[in-house]
Amino acid sequence: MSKIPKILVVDDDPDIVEILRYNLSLGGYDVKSAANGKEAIKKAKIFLPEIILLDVMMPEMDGIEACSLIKEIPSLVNTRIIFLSARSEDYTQLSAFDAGADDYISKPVKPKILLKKIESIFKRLTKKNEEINLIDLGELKIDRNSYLVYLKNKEIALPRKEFELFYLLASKPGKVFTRDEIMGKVWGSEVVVGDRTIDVHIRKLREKIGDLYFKTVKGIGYKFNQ
Amino acid sequence: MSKIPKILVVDDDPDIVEILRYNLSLGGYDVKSAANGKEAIKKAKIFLPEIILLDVMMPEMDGIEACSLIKEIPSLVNTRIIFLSARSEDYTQLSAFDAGADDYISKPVKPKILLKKIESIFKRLTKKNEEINLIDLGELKIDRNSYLVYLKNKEIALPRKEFELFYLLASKPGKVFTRDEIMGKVWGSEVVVGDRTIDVHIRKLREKIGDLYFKTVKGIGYKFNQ
DNA sequence: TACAATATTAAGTAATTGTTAAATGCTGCA
DNA sequence: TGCAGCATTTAACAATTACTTAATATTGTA
Repeated sequence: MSKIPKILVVDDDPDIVEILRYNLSLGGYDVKSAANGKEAIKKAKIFLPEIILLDVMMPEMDGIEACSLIKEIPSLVNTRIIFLSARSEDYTQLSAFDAGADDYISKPVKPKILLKKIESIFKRLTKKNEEINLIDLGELKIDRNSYLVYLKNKEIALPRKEFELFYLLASKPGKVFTRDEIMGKVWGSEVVVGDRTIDVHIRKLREKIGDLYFKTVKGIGYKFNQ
Repeated sequence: MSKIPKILVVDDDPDIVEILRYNLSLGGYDVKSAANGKEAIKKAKIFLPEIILLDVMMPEMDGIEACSLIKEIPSLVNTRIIFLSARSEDYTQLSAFDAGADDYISKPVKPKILLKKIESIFKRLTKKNEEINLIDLGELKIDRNSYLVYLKNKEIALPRKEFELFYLLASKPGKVFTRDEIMGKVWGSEVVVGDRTIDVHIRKLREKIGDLYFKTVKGIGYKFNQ
């Protein structure tokens, strides 16, 4: 994952939100916030964070319920949830983990501990994705296991060459791949095909995935943009 | 088991059903309910839950009788039944276990205890399935010991090669197995057979199990879809 | 502007998989 | 042992899908 990790902070206390936001921003994360469970779900669907910090006690919808609902959302299956709670009572922790929480931090939150935990979760996430051959770009997921692409919850099946090309480009968002590089990695160095073949495949991807993801760099090659 | 565990709650008291449903849903389970024994059996056949929570005292058909009947249904042999009862009298518990109950909880039900029990049952189930070489996908069960497949209550016998192929694909639903992988694991790496052999076996499986379970990924291989 | 690179289409070609029937292989039992 | 019956493989061909090309249009940039 070569993008800035996103974290959604959910707490009804604006002071706590600010403390967390400050520390996480310093840690290099892209932080957004919500004040209750309902708002959290709405924002999470759009923001697609890798991690959600969720307060247990909140008005409208508590953290446990929000967590359960979030775990149901397909585009957020890989999102980890960390609960925050003033009370470190057994009961709360139990329900939290049952609801699908991935970790638990007691208030008051110590920034150092928080950052350590988050860092370790990201490491685990990255490692897991590499193991299962998944490129996870939030609204776009490319799964080499099933040879499927998920775009905003929509499942898209791609033919082999298109998939390989897409996987290559998306493996390094922003990097320009030369035509030679693409030729070598997707077609193999022995194969000889005409000049327009790559263009046609790019075109198919643009049709299926979206025009603005694929940028032509004239004279050089192509790159994938998130 | 890579799916959401299913639980059927059976009680004639709507309040109790709701309490249980709420707690189990938070626990991440897929919950459905029935108000009496008859309804329970009907729904269980379709829903194919891993666990049934069964009230002992019910109108129409009591829990004990329902339990006995459920235990007779082939597609529900692996379903565990937990009895719920207001009375913790010896007599009731005895008949319950005679009827094939797997556990017993006295009312009022404490959510924490309930969830713990259910969790431990699921753990046991999963472990047992692994031990006895059973892939349990709900409406589809694949039993390596008897070389039998159970599809929606129907028993299907498969010849060795077809069975091995099916077992391999179903061991990782969604994953695409390349032809090489299939060849190596089902036929063995030394064996050399023609190109169309795998196709023919897939075709037989499609005939016997169902077309839509087997997806061709052209240029790569095949995958099993639930 | 001019020209080289890329985009776009549709159509042609190649590659892969599906289907069928028949041939072959295997196993248990009389 | 031989044979019946099922399992497995093969072979030939059909169908499908992926891939490439060719012809033409468009774009970006020196």
